[in-house]
Amino acid sequence: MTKPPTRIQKRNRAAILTAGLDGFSQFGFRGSTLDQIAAAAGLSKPNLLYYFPSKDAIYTALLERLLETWLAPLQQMRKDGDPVQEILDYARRKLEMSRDYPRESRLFANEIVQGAPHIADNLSGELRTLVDEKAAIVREWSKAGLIADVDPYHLIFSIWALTQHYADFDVQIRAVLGTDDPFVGADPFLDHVMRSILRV
Amino acid sequence: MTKPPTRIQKRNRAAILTAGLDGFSQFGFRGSTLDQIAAAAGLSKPNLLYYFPSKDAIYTALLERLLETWLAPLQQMRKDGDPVQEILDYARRKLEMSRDYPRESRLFANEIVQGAPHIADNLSGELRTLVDEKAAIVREWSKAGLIADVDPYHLIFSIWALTQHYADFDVQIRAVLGTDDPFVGADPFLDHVMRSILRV
DNA sequence: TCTTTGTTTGACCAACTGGTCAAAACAACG
DNA sequence: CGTTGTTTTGACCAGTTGGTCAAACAAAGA
Repeated sequence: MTKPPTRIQKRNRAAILTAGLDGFSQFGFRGSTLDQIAAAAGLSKPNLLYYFPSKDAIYTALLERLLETWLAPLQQMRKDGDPVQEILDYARRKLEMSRDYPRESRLFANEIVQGAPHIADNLSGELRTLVDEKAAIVREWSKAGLIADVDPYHLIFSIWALTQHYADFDVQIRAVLGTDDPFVGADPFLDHVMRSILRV
Repeated sequence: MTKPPTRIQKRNRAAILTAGLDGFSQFGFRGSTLDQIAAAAGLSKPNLLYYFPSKDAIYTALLERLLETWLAPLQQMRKDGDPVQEILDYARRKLEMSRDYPRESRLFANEIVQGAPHIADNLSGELRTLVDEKAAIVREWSKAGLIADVDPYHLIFSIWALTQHYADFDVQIRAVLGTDDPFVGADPFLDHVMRSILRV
């Protein structure tokens, strides 16, 4: 019996989520304030709280939306494809997410570094199930001699690490590289890394 | 003309830094409170402020102490050693730091993810100089055909990513792996990765 | 037009924040 | 013991925080 959202509701909810993503991804949950988020969304604080009941609700809504898109790249990995190509494609999709959604990556990083208080269940539930499933596929590929004999879990971790690093540690990387776009070099390097470690 | 610190000063300063490291590494700068740090250090808040003039001073002291130990593993890389072994050793030292100093790693991660407001100068100064220097060495090794032709900067980034990930994303990794110690598998995997990508 | 529903706001609040201060308690040493 | 310098604390403060509320304001349909 929930009514469909009005035009104004859609616009304001979206503005709040965008402003919240900006804030939370940069300053973390405790480091962001409702005043700041409201201002960035072009609303007064009470007005913001008319659309979301609390600061926590904004944060939770963002995390939920994030988790969907976050697992998608791994879900797309198919056991009946070419092993090396499947893993390479997964790594490339993850790198693209770091390039195109750095705020989401940092939001996730913030949440995990702080002990994942809001999504602990998801990590040991949905995420773990998915990783177990894909790790089994990778293990089969190894056994069949189609790729090198690598630990499938650490292989997946390494893809997370190598790709998310470019979004999460962006300032550090740009400080070292200067003005160059890090992703220009990251893409072929990642390709080389994945091909090398998978080569039988 | 600075007097040597008393026994009590040493003890309390150390306790404050430890408590601050615990807090800041988990909740970030804004997410930690003086009350909480003081309690963890076994002091009252005014007492804590007798040893450090402000919250910022504690945080800055921690970051300075951290940066020293943080750059050390890379500084130890020698151009007259065996190339593969030098890079392998560097990666192993970094992995050990993730295992033995996870709080320091998370403190650093927090600072960088939030845009490195306190250490931006250091990144584009001392760090960049050091990385430039070591990258030049790696490039020489590549040119001499001693290791594969890889981008030296992204090689160093990949070592940062692959090792720090185990400390920074600890909860996620443990959620996926269960009770197993992640470092048992991480060590040989990292060895395999580095050897593979460097092989000519 | 009036009425109903959805939207926005100013004023407000209690809890918490980083930080101050004077005075008290303590330790060290002659 | 007394004196001197160090350490600790309770009381306090101004600013900020997340959140409330009643009332004002707009939209839209009848």
